[in-house]
Amino acid sequence: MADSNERYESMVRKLKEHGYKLTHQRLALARVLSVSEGHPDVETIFLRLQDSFPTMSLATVYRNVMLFKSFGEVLELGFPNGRNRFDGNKPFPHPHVICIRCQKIIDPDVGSLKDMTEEVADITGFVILTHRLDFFGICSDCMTEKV
Amino acid sequence: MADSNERYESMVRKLKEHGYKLTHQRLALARVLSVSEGHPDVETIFLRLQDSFPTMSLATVYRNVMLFKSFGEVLELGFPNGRNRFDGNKPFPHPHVICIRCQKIIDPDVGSLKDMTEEVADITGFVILTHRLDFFGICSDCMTEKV
DNA sequence: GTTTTAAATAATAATCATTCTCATTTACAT
DNA sequence: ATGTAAATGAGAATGATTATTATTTAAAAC
Ligand SMILES: [Mn+2]
Ligand SMILES: [Mn+2]
Ligand SMILES: [Zn+2]
Ligand SMILES: [Zn+2]
Repeated sequence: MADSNERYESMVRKLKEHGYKLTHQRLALARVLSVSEGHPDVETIFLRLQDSFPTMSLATVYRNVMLFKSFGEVLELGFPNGRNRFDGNKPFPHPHVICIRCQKIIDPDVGSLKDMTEEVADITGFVILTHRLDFFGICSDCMTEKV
Repeated sequence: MADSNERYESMVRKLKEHGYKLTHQRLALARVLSVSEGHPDVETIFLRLQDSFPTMSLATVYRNVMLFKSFGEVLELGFPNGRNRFDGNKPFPHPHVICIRCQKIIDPDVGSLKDMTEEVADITGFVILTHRLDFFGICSDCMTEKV
């Protein structure tokens, strides 16, 4: 994964560059996102911030995660059911492998989709801006689970 | 695209095989799904059924689209914002190209992901059951649009 | 350091696609 | 034709996300 200090500094830099205030809540969120490894959802992020900010609002987490996303500092993985998940380590499109039992999401080390993206653009006439590739299955932990 | 009569017959066969009643609503829905080409959402399907079934409930559309999905007769494309879309022609995982302006969704003719799926299974230890690949961009119609 | 003020936050209401509930209706086996 | 479990229609409930607004605060100006 990316160096978390680098990621943190990058997020703070973006706040400054765009003229946003460096609130305690934002800096703490940047820290949580930069060290996050398991693609947390807002609830998980919210709970991690509870220690340092017992009065923090869930809306503040939503607002600022989306703010960091608008800077390209976090990747949002939207899901139609269940909560959206966030990747603060690799804030660019990349494949994910999702366990349908325990909801674990990991980043596999596989080749990119550059070739297929170009092929799709050629065939369809679309200007392709981004993509999303998810593999759904059952992780080895869940496979060996009894019951 | 697939032959719509074949698709329709396949859907009706699945209803019979699984012992579900052949209600007028289900048969009409099977017809709409089998001829659908633009990945309609439930609202669109609902409106198309209004002509023949003015009293039909939206819940019935949801219920039975999910029933056909459980038979593997329709592919659901879930979206975290906006409505889910359905493909009754190719009810198996395949790539999609989505226009972020007009929400058009098309099926591009590209090679499969079989190789990458195997690679991911090897690397992660997951048992991969399905996948989802979306390319997001702007279609040529929207690109040439003024304003 | 104090003051000023636009931006940010906390709390909570609103949204909206989807699912659930239940009274009524219907497919279909007998 | 009748009986019965399944299906439908109508509308309430759900739940993640977004919007609203009064209060607080970061940081610029003095
Ligand atoms: Mn990731
Ligand atoms: Mn399709
Ligand atoms: Zn698992
Ligand atoms: Zn378009």
